[in-house]
Amino acid sequence: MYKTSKETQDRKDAKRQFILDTAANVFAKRGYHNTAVKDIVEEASISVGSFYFYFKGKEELFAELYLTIVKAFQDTSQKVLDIKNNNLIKNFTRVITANLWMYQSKRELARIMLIEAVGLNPEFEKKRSDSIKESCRTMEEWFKRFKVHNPVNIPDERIAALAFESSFYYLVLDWLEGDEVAKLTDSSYGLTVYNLQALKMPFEDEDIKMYVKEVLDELNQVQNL
Amino acid sequence: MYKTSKETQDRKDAKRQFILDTAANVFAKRGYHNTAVKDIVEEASISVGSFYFYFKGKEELFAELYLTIVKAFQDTSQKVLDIKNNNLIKNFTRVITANLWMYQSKRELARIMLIEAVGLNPEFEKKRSDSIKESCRTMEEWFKRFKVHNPVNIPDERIAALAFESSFYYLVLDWLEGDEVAKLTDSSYGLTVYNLQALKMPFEDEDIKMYVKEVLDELNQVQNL
Amino acid sequence: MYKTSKETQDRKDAKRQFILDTAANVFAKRGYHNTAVKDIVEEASISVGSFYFYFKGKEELFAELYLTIVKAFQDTSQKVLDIKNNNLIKNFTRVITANLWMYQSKRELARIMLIEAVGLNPEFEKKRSDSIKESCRTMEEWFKRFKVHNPVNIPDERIAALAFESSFYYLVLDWLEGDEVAKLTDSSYGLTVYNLQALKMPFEDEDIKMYVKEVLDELNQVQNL
Amino acid sequence: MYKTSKETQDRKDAKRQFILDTAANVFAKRGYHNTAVKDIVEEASISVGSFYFYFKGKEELFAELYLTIVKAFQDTSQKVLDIKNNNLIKNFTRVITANLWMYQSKRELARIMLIEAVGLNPEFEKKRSDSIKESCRTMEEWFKRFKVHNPVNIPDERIAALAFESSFYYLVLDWLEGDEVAKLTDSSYGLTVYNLQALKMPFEDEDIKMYVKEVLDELNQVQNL
DNA sequence: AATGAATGAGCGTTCATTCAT
DNA sequence: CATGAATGAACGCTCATTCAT
Repeated sequence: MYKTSKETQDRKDAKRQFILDTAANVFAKRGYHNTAVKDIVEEASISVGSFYFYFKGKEELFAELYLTIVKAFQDTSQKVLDIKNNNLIKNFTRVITANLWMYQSKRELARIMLIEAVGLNPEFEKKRSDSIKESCRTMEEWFKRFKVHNPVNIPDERIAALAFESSFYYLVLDWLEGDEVAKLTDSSYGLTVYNLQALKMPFEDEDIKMYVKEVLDELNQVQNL
Repeated sequence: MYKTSKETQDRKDAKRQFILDTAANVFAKRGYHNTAVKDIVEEASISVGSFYFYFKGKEELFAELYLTIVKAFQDTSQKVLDIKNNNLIKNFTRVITANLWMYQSKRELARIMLIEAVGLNPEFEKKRSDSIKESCRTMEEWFKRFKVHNPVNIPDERIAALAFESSFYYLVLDWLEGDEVAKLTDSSYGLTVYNLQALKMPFEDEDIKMYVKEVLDELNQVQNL
Repeated sequence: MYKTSKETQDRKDAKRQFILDTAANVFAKRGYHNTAVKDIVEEASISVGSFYFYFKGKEELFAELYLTIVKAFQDTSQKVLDIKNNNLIKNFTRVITANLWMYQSKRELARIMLIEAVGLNPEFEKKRSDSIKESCRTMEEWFKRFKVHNPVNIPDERIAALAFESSFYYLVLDWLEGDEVAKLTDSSYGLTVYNLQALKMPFEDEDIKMYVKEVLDELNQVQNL
Repeated sequence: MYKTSKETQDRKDAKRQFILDTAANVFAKRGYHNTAVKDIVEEASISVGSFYFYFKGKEELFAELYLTIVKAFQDTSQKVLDIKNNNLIKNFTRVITANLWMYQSKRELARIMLIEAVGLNPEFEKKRSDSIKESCRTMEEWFKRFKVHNPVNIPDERIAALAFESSFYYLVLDWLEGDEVAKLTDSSYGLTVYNLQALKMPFEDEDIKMYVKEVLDELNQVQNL
């Protein structure tokens, strides 16, 4: 019981997290299949034994990493939702912008989520598919609620949700290929307009621009704390 | 020159193609990294030596497979364009539908293109990125020409092209996960409407449905020949 | 019987020899182990089947090649011996010079004999050892005959023969490493003096130089025919 | 740093050395190309993984082995030089004898150095050529210094050095072919006389025999410690 | 005689994982 | 808790040889 003191536990947690972070960097740089456990432990300056003390194996660590990333994206989306003020256009814009901002501020994680996590093996594809489906289901609900009080035109909410969620894909891929300093959030307005129009939601250009600016300011502030 | 007769060459070509097809199936079923050359040759009932007689190696075969798939999609898109009749709405609908139809009729190839080909290694990512970029560039040109004579609203053609091209992604992914008999082309109308609206192109529901039906009939007829 | 006409047989022999020559070049350039049968047949513009029609296999061909080379060296040595004129110093000089000349004019064969044929496998080492032993035995006989009528000092003819025969080795190796135009025969005088002195045979510098010149003239003349 | 203790390091070094020794035996018995890594690890009763933990690969291990052998020969030559007593004849005899003694007491290494290391590949040939050249250069210097104060006759020191160094070759090769109990050092007197006479250095038979006996006694004593 | 497609044993090497210390 | 030596299944690939045509 001595050894499981809170202090010790904290140290363990910190080391675990450190390994996760290091692994994320290595995976992003070298790719999942080209990364050996040895690469990770060397980068983290720990022993293979330690690695296997904290994690069941390479695949398990990656799975945890992936789920953490997905959760971070979902959490950020949730956080930026202005629920009190039931402004759909505003919230829609905020979510899109927040997502782009996340990709931008966690470049390696974006790479892992969109590239390295794809096609690993059937079991992992299941995990990935589930997380995608969950996002789409959430959006589908949104769209259905949209319809009730708004003059939108969505023949099939499921298709719309799938199309909407994947509309980020090539945009982020393209950005990952390019210069690191390029601002992905600069595409926020364009992407928002594309998707708002796709739903036939009426909006004012100026509003969108304002919403984008607002949420970016908030996010950057939080980050700087 | 005994063996270089046309007949022999034809048999060689056929065998090569057979190996390619077999490999496609195995890759689709087991994934690129989980597929050993041994798996392919066993499935094709040939020897390892034969495999290496026809292909430089596993990676080269996969690359050829990938490029063939990409080309098949591009060719189909081109083929369904009704150039004489300069009806934008119609052509747009036809291209979307043809793409879905292709994914549907070449399920394994779809899986390879969208899942197995992702995150293989930097060189291959370059190939993949290039093929994506080319599709997007073509679409970007379309969008720019749209603007000239049509009441569309596209603040940024590049973003629109990227969003449009990727809008297929989750839809096909979702379909790949499900039952094989499910018809992906049933989503054609929904996806077309989503993207047409995204560009603010005015259209009639009935026209879209008709265009979808037309092109599907054409494609299925060609296939049955 | 038609087909085994002399003409046909000649054509077969010529082709066989052509393959042997081609193989010698390839072996010399790429080394025995780094040369595949495919390399030889490509260089010779024949098919693998033909190769195996004329030769039992790669190893057999190489063995034949090796024995041919050894025989060529022995024959040349025999040919330059001036038997009528029983001048030991002269004949000794002529043999040494002729050997160097052979290495020089058949550079690839030298490489094969001294480098590529070494350490292939136990059976081949036996062949090689036998050919070396034969040369040494011949020389041993010479030395024994020397002793009878000459004021030489050879405590052990076997050792002397082995030392004499191997005295060429590093010299040729060094030459093989260097420029192709360098003349190996320029070392003839030096090597002859070394070995004559080693046997304590009295000689005149000028005679040696003359003998070297003579035999080189003869050899070069024969070659030019 | 548990495992980095001196004791552990010593065990690692010992195992590494054990693998090297085992590999030397296997290479000597089966030849380089006919030896698979599997053969070595089986003989050493270790796993393939262990082999690759201690060595980069088969080729690297062999190169290390070769360089170690070459160094051992050079070191022994150096060690037997009686520098204080500037007796050329004595030192010359001691070096020749020490070399033969080395070949004799390290039979497998001799085989590796003279047979298995030959014709492996161009890079390795460079290594081998370099080590030979170094030995020859050393001997060339000796010969040049000989000339200053001695009545020797060496028209070309380079040729003499090459001839001298290679004079061991067939002698050792012949011994390697024969019975293991045969004494190679019995040829020391004969070989020394051959080379001393080749340089026209005046000497007394009895001195040579004494020098040979002396150095062999020394070497055998050291070995028995 | 000539061809070259077909074979498959065998190779060197990697790396996720274990476990004695 | 930490270490890193040890394991061995599995991989992609080569190439001497065969044989139906």
